[in-house]
Amino acid sequence: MAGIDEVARAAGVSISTVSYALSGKRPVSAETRRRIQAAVHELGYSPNAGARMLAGSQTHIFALSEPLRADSHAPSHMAFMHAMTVAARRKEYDMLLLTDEDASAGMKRVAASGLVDAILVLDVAPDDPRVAIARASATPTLFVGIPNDHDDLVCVDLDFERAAVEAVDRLADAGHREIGLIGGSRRAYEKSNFPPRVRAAVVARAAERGGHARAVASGEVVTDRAHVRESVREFIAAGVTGIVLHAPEEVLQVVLVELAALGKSMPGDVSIVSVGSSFDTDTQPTPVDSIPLVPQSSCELAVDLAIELIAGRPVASGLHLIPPTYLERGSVAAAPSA
Amino acid sequence: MAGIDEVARAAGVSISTVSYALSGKRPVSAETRRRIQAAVHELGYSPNAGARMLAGSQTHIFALSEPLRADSHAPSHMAFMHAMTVAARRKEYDMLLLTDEDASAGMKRVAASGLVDAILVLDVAPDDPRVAIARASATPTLFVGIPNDHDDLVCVDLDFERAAVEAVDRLADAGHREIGLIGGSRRAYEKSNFPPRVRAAVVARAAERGGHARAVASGEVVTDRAHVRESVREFIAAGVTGIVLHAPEEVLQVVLVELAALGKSMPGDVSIVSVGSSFDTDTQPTPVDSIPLVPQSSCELAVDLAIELIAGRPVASGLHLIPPTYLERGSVAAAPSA
DNA sequence: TTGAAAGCGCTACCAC
DNA sequence: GTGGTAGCGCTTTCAA
Repeated sequence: MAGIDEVARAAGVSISTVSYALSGKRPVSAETRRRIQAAVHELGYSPNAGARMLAGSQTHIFALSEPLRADSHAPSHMAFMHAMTVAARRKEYDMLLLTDEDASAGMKRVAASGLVDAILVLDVAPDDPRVAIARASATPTLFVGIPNDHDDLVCVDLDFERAAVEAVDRLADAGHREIGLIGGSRRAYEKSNFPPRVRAAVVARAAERGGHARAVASGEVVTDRAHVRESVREFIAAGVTGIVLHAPEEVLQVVLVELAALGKSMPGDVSIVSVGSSFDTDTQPTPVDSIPLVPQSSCELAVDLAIELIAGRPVASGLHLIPPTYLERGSVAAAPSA
Repeated sequence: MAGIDEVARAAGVSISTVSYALSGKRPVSAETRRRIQAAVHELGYSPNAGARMLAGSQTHIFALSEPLRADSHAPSHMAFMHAMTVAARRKEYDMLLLTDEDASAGMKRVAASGLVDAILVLDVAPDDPRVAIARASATPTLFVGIPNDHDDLVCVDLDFERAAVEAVDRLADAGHREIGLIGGSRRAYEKSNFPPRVRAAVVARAAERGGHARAVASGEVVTDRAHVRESVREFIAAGVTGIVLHAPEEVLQVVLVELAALGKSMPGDVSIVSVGSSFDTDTQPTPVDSIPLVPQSSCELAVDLAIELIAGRPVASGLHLIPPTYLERGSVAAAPSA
């Protein structure tokens, strides 16, 4: 709890020199800096957060808005929160958690009190009420996910449409013509903008590649196993040989089990590609080709953009899409010549 | 971004009166308070966080230390983080997330910079390194969970031993003599102090009640289904009619499935009580009697104690155990007369 | 390359 | 019941 004045005295310099030596905002002679750093270390000095905020008008804190819905997928959320917090710490930022039932109230509060330098918004819905708050607020706000009306917002996300195209292309390249898409729960289709876009992209690309795609959601809830199993049976009956999966890990397991039950091998009879999976398709019991949704990528980009905004540097508003990466895991093979 | 001076001017009073009206630390006439509140509302005033910290030496921020281990149970963690953040907000506190790889570094940092008023420690291990930091720090620190050496710390947790005794008593009261305990993963037994204590309590109480208990962990990992199923078969073979479960939801499902596979009904043939479950045993497909671990209870108590410590009021160090609550759901019946 | 000093926007003491 | 004002510990001009 030593103050900057004590450091200055110990180093035999003025307070301002200590401040500049630490912030690097003014050149300081090597010798002076050395003495100051020694004093800082000696006294265990750490600048007072409140004073820094007040004088510098920078808090070095981000707010993380994460409205925990009941039907949220906890592991994915944890992964994003963690990745975001780690990305922030790398840039010397701390993370304040905003989980108000009313997320908007929290955002207003931290913005109005100058508690945070920027707000990072996770789990964005198409008609997210936080969009309005962001527009009305002077505090830089960054969306990880894409609301419907986003032209003047800064949004980060995986380029799901390119990912969908890439997935279809891989299957088509291997000779698959009849393609099936298993999406997330029906609620996921309402909660986010991307499931419908992935579906549209898969269908369109399959047609472009001279094939045909049929798409289904994975049921009312993520764990609607019966619905998933039925979809798989219908796919097989219809001659589908390539499956694109855009759903959580649990659904993949059900698909694999049902294929096995039908006596179908992977990738001998059926090829599978997982798109936008936030789980590790590598450590799965059965590895599957995937175009993963990597929390670190989105979060690091979001943090970088937030820092640009805070510094007053120009940032293009609109979508900042992360190019998909295809991971081969051996679940795609040539279509059976049937 | 209006300041306190603008509020004072708008209300026609001095800034000190505004400050006192808002903090309540000095009586203010009803009429004056009314005018001030109107002005606050009008201007959308929210006191500047940095200024408040600096002048008042209270930050109104808690730190939440949550080292996300790879094997952590995401839903439970989310539940605790959420409950803690909600409990804090109820007391006008914000929550800062500490997820540094080195948890101790984060705690030191926020304590040294005066960023937070108190630190709340979750997911406490028996030999938790954060204990040493807490001892060396002047910042009030509260543990949710019990480290080995805790005499001079303030710790909050469910009274697992009483819960274990209560569970056995319920089974014994219903005539069950042979009792089986299915614990969490083997790692859980190393990571926390309570699994072994629950085990000891169950075994001891079963003996006191003239019965006998056998205990097993649920395998290397939480999802070791094969191990759980085998344990259930062994229990049945050994004449167990009452099962105490101290494990996550997934394990309960496996137990129920295996009992059904063995042709055993619940509660006709086998009675079950879940202890320390953080999931909702009520909305399960099959409801089960339980003595739940309610995150809200622990978190609200932790926040209340933290506020006492911040205010400089005396708080007993050592354990603050939450009395268990038994929820009847019809999974316990009279032991078969066999 | 360095120092002196003016605030940042509050809280809380002292006075009335 | 209310007002004036001295700091809180920094950052950042302005001067040297």
